[in-house]
Amino acid sequence: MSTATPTSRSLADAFTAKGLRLTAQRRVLLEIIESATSHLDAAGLLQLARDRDARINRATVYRTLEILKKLGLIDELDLMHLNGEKHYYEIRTGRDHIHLACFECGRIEEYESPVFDQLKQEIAQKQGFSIGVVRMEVGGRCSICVRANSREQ
Amino acid sequence: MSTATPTSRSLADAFTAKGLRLTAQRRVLLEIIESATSHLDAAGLLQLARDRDARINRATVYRTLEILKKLGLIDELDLMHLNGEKHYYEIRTGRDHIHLACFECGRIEEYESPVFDQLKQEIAQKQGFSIGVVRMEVGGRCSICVRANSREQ
DNA sequence: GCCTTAGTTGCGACTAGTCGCAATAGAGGA
DNA sequence: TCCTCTATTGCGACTAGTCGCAACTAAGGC
Repeated sequence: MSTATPTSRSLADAFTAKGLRLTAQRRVLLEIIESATSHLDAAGLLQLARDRDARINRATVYRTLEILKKLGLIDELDLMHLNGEKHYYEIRTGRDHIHLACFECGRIEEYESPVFDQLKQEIAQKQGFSIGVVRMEVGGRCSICVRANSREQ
Repeated sequence: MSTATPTSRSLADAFTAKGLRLTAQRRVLLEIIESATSHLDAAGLLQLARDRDARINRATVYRTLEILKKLGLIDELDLMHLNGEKHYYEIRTGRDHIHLACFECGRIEEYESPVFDQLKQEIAQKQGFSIGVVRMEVGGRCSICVRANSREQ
């Protein structure tokens, strides 16, 4: 959920463009991240990587994620700690979005809005803050659970 | 950084009002949290609590913070992991605010805005989401560091 | 195709936070 | 004031994430 849009076609391209080495481990990790359809956590990423190739260490997964964060190619999410302390990751594609986490059913919704864009612009202008990353998460009850509850009594 | 404003005068009052026991450990922790002037982390809170009273365990600190979060009396912050993975806590006072974390100097700024309030309202209305907690954090460079850098070359 | 070398990896030990369980101690009633 | 009962605590073991260091290997030069 952050500000610039990546310019390179693939994550691997971005790595080599920055003079970073494309090791076997990184190649696997980057492919998995690129093809992921849902929010990945580090443990899941490690598992998928090991399924595909063998020798890869937990620390390498974390270090690779760290680099991708710093390059602004992925965003790190807490998802309001719905499933404990762990973090989730998603590729930074187009526009920043807000994550809405339902404490009742666990659903995660993504939300984008011109007002959100306006808010970021305001922070940059009024506060003189040069924005690198934005993370906005909301916890509560999704529309489905709200409706279900009001029907209940 | 969240939505409802607490109604009770002190955290201890809120505990008893909810039928929660006021143990010696909780009394100490709540007092420290109430009188804190800066963002506290769990380890700092534990240390301060042990300085004041003796027997208090790490787990109790985390459990007490958990309760306060659930009651909406404190907010949990990451501060963009400026100092590693740990969390910070602040009493929920008036209006929700955004935390701006400078990656260069480590300064934390707090920012509030009608646009932020409007955004939350929009999420509730358009998405039908019942908001419990909102966390918005921005990482980048503060105005001071931006100015310093532009002057540099 | 081989050498060199600096970036990267795995390992193991560490910090932050969570959880189950038995022991303890608030708080309300007698 | 004492008793009871259940919420709460401490403990120890666990998960998630980080870090220093020695071993390894990608990538560029010959």
